[in-house]
Amino acid sequence: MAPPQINIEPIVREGASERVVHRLMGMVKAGNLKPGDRLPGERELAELFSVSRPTIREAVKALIVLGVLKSKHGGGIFVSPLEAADLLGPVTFFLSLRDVEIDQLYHARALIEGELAALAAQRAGPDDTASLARLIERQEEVLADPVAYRAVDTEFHRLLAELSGNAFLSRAAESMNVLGLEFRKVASETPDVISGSVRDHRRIVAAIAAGDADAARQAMREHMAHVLNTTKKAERQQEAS
Amino acid sequence: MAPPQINIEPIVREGASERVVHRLMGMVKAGNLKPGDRLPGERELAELFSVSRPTIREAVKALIVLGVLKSKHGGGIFVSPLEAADLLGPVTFFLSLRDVEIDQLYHARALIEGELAALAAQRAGPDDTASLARLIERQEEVLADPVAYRAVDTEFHRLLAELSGNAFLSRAAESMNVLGLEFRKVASETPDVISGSVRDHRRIVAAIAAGDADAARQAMREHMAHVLNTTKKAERQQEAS
DNA sequence: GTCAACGAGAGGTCAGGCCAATTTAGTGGC
DNA sequence: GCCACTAAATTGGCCTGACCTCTCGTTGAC
Repeated sequence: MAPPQINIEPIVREGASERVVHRLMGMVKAGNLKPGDRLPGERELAELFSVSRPTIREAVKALIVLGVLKSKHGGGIFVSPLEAADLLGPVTFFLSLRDVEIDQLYHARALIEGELAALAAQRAGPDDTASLARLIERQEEVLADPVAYRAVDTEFHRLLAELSGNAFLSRAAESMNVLGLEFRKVASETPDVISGSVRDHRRIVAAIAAGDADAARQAMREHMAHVLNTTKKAERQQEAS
Repeated sequence: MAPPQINIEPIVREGASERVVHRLMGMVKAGNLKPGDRLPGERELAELFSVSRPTIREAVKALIVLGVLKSKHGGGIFVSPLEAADLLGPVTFFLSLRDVEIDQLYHARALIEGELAALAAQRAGPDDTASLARLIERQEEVLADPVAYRAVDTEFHRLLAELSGNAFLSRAAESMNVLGLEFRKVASETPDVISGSVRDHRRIVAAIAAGDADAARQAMREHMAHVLNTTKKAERQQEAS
C-alpha cells in the first residue's frame, strides 16, 4: 500500500480563467459583491485581473451557468439573488441522470408530490387556492388539446411546489416531472384521461382549500397512481403495435 | 392591475453558447456521453455546432465548473464521473444557510430517507442486514474521529439507499446529504453526538432486520430530527462567537 | 528491444474587431 | 419648463486568427 496522506495536490496548476472564477466566487461569498450588484464591464474586468477578455468571458459564463451571476445583453453583469431555488439547478441535472424505471419514478413522485401537496395545504391562503382554481379552469378549457393541457398541468404542479415553500422538494419534484414527460406520450393523453386528471386535481385543491394536509397528500398520491396506470397502459399498447 | 396571464416568456432568446451548454448537458443526460468518454476537440466541436471556438470554450468551461466535464491540457476534454459531490460542490459553496432553509432541507431529507429506510425494510435480506450491522460496528470504532465517522456514515446511508431499490429516491437523498454536509461542521460532531447517531442507526437497522417498514421510517425520521437539532445548535454557537 | 527525442494535435490564452441590445444624454416639440 | 423621442456611447455576444504550452504517439538511435 502506498504511504498515506501524501497530498500531491499542487500539481494542478490553476489556469488563468480558473483563478478568475475563484476570485469572483470568493468576492461573492465574502460579501464584497452582494446580490443585485453590478460588476464592472468585461473589458474593465479584463484589465483589473490582467487577463484577456475571452478569459473573463469564460469565467463569467461559468458563473452564469452556476446561477451565481446573471447578464443582460447591453446592460451589464449582475450578481444573482443567490436564493436556494436559483442555485439548485445542478440537483435537477443530477437527478436526471438515471435509466428510468417507471415504477420507481412514480413511487418517488407520489412520495414527494404528496408531501408538497400536504405542505401547500398547511400554508396556502385564499389567494393561493384561487390561483389553483383558476389553473383548473384553464385545464378544463383544453381537455381536447393534449399539448396545451400538458403546459397547464406542468404549471399546476409548479405552483403547488412553490406554495409548499420547500425549494429542495420542489427541485426534486420538478426533475421527476420532466423525466416522467418522456414516458407520458402526448398521444396517450386522450380527453377522458385528461378529464380524469382534472378531476384528481380538483380533489387536491379542495383538500388544500380546506387546509387538510393528510387529505391533500392522499389525493395527490392517488393522482400519481392514476398517471402511472395510464402511462403503463400506453406503454403496453405501444409495445403491442 | 395588468391583464392576467400574458406570459411573454419567449423573449428570452437563447444565446449560442447557452445552446451548446444545453445540447452537451442533454447528451450527457441522455447517455450519449458517458463518464470517461472523450469529446471531440474544441475546433471540431466548433464545426459540429456551427459556432466559433471561443463559444465552445465558454460552454465547455461552464460545464467544467459545474463538474460535468473535465479537461486535461494537451489531452482532451472528458466527461467527469458525475458524482454528487462533484456536481453539487460548487453549489453548497453559495447556499446561504438561513435557518428556514436548513429546516426545509431536513424536512426533505426526513421524508426521503425515511421512505428509503421503509423500502429497505421490505426488501433487505439477512446478508444485507449483516452488512448494515458491520457498518455500525465500524462506526463505533471511530467515535472519536469525526472525519472517519463521516465517511462511514455516508457509506451507511448510501448502502441503505441501494437496498431501497429506488434509484430516484437514492439520488435525491444523496444530493441532499451532500448539500447538508456544508452545514454539519465537523467541529460540532463531538463523540457524544456521534454516539447518539450510532444509537439511531442501530434502531434503524433493528427495524429493517425485523422487516418493519413503519418502524424503520419512524426511526430514520427521528434520526434526521436529531441531526437537525445538533446542526442548528452548532450554528447558533458559531453565531454567538 | 528499449528508450529518448521529435512533432502533430490538443487545450490555454491573447489581440482586435464587428454586431446587437441597452442605456443615457441630448434635442426637439409641447 | 416638462416630456417624449431620437441618436450616440456603452456593454455583452460572437467571430477570426494567431501563438504558446503541454500531452502523447511515433519514430529513430542506441
